[in-house]
Amino acid sequence: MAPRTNPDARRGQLIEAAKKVFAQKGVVAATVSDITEAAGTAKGTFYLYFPSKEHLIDAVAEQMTTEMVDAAEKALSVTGPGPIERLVMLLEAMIDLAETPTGREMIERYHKPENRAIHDRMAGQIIARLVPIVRDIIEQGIAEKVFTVADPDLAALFVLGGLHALELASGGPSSTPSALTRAFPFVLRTLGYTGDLPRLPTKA
Amino acid sequence: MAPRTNPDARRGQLIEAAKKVFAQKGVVAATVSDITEAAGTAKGTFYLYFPSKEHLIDAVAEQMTTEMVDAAEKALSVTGPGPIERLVMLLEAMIDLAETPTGREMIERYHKPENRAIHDRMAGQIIARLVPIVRDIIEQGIAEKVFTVADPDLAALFVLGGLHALELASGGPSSTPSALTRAFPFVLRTLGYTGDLPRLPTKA
Amino acid sequence: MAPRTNPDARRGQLIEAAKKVFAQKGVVAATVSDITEAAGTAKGTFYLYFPSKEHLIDAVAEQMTTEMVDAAEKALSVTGPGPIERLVMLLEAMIDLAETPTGREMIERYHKPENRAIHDRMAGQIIARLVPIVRDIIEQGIAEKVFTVADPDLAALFVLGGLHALELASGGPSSTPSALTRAFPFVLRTLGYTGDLPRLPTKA
Amino acid sequence: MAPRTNPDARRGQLIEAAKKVFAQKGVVAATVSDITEAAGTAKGTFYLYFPSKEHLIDAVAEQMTTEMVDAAEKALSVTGPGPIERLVMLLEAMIDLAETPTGREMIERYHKPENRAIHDRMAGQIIARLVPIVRDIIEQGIAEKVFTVADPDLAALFVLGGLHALELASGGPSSTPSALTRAFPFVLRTLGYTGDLPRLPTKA
DNA sequence: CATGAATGAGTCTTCATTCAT
DNA sequence: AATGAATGAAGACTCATTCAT
Repeated sequence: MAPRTNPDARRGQLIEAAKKVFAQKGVVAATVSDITEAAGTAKGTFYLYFPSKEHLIDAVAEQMTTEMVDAAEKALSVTGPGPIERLVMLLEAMIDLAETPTGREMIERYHKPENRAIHDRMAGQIIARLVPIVRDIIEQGIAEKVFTVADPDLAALFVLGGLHALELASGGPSSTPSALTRAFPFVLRTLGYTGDLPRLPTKA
Repeated sequence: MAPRTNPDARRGQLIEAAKKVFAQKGVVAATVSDITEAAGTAKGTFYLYFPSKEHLIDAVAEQMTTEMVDAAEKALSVTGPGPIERLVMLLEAMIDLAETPTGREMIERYHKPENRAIHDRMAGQIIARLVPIVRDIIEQGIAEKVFTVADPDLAALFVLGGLHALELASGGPSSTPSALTRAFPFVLRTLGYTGDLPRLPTKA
Repeated sequence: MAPRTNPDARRGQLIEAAKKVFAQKGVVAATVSDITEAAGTAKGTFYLYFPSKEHLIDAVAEQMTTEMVDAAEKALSVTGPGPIERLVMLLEAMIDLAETPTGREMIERYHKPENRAIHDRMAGQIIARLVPIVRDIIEQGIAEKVFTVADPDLAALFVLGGLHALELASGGPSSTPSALTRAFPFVLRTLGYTGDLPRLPTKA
Repeated sequence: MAPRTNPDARRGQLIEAAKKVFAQKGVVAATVSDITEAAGTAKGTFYLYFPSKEHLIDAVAEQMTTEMVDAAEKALSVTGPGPIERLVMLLEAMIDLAETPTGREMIERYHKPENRAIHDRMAGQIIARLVPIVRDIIEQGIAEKVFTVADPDLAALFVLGGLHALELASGGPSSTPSALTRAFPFVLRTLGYTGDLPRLPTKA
């Protein structure tokens, strides 16, 4: 029997293993055996932590969104850059997630009609956590006189909602990055920005 | 028995059906039954035209590369645009392919070590067909005095080889578009271009 | 590959094998492997004829009810015995089914709340086929002056409905035979019989 | 840790829980988890009291036979009824057991060839405990001049052995009650009874 | 004594592939 | 050529059993 790892750690262990295997073989082709093997546990153990492979996939998705939001938060907490640069950083963080192999499969998965509910729930969580960040950026922009916005909170919600809608409308992950990129001018205009367009994240 | 379609058409029929099903369910999740059903043939018929599902996947990949090259050729045959624009168009055509859902799965698939052989063969075919096109562009550039190249054919091969290497080095489809985009300045420099960088295809 | 048995026969082959295995190991303990092995087919073949083990169980149940009704019909078609005797024969046929090992497990199975729908459907079929038989018996009884009934058809339905209700109320297969037996006097009284109670089917 | 129930009571607690679960889900479908949950203990605790699920089943069987014999003893100890009535009561007690859902599954179980040994052992125990009871009845019958038997003890053994044989010969639990019922006249004849047949336990 | 996390053999089910028709 | 019934390897999931705490 295994050394009875910290009861809490096991779950993360399996998720981590899953992310590796997913990236390697794809979400569909990855077997539960592959994952438990990579995690160093028995197959049965898997079902102590997840009721099904489907749930594991959801957990990975959730973990990835959390990671993304965390990364975004961390990047943005750096003082120094102006609001435009921070917005670009935010966009880049979002795109980064969408460009991970697993990330793309996830998006594709959640774009299928039968998973709409989950998609919306995930998006909801992301937006909820991003709103304060965006509001913060907007407030900085107002202070620096580059943005003109009456209600920063409302504007943040509006902007994120708009991006979400764009993402939803896009036919799948392939167009997600470009949709986000193309939406950037709209975002700036929404915030009352009148200067030149910044260098877009050409990386994606 | 089926209406005995043109013996040659059957194959294409199956490939076409496969592309649809692949786009919808993913390459792994698509079953041979799905495909034959979509093609309107019996399951057994499939194996008259393809020795295995794996071979079908290869055929689809090949067909897609052909399509891409054809599209590129057609786009580039239009007279009018200058050599830089035509190069951008070429890059865009390549990226377009990489951004198709199936296209990405294909690339991902062929990036796995065990499929290296096929990948190289495919890339070889693409390069072989692209060389004349690129040489043509280079020659146009030379005529218009924007490029300075001694051996256009060699330059074409070198440039495509460089792009291929970059694509190979990238860890998967997610980074493929960006790799291509980032390589563009190198391409121009290789051809002796000294002007400003053109607007990159921000779409991807 | 197998000699491609008559496409229709395969299903019956599997049902027959299932009945044997069910009787031997019980419905739950019987594995699909057991059944296909007994039927002499591959495991996969099973799923060409039944979408799931659950459906096979239903099919066996249906086949058994049909068998029972057929047996009852045949037995009752014999001329000679009076109506009371024929009623007893009918009861015996019903009890016979309930007393088969598989029969009892089936009843038990369909007595569980989640299978109520199937139970009712099965019972409905049985009743539908039994009504004409019972009506026939009743009409004979009327002719022989042992029964006094205005509407034989209605009486048949009523009697069978009553038996069904009793069976339903019983907590499971164990009490089914006894419930049927105890209900017999009620049946006779319903039909206006005033003579002595006949020898009950002591067999069960 | 549990409130540390009386160390001895735990076993009975588990057996009792098992009987409930067995009656509800069947012996095969019942899981050890179901049982420990119903008993309010941890899964591991189960194996402190039983080496395997198989042994638990045996224990339940044994407990049930004991219950039956106890019930029979108690019923028969009541003074008043004549020997015939008491014999009927005995038969009824035996049938009652056989008609319990779990009872039938148990019988079915022990009728399978591989469990013959256990079956014989159980039957032996039952017979051993029943012999004195039956002898008692026989002696009462002799005193009341309804039976004519030289060696009551031998007759009791013979009679129970005969019933056992009949039960064994029957193909499973379904025919057990009827076998017992049909054997009753033999029993009476064995004991030298010449009167009318008593009302049989029509209940089963 | 008691616990419940861990294990892996075994079950149902799917699907790529074969082959008699 | 075309068909689709038959096959069996492989995958998701269950559960009796073990053992570190």
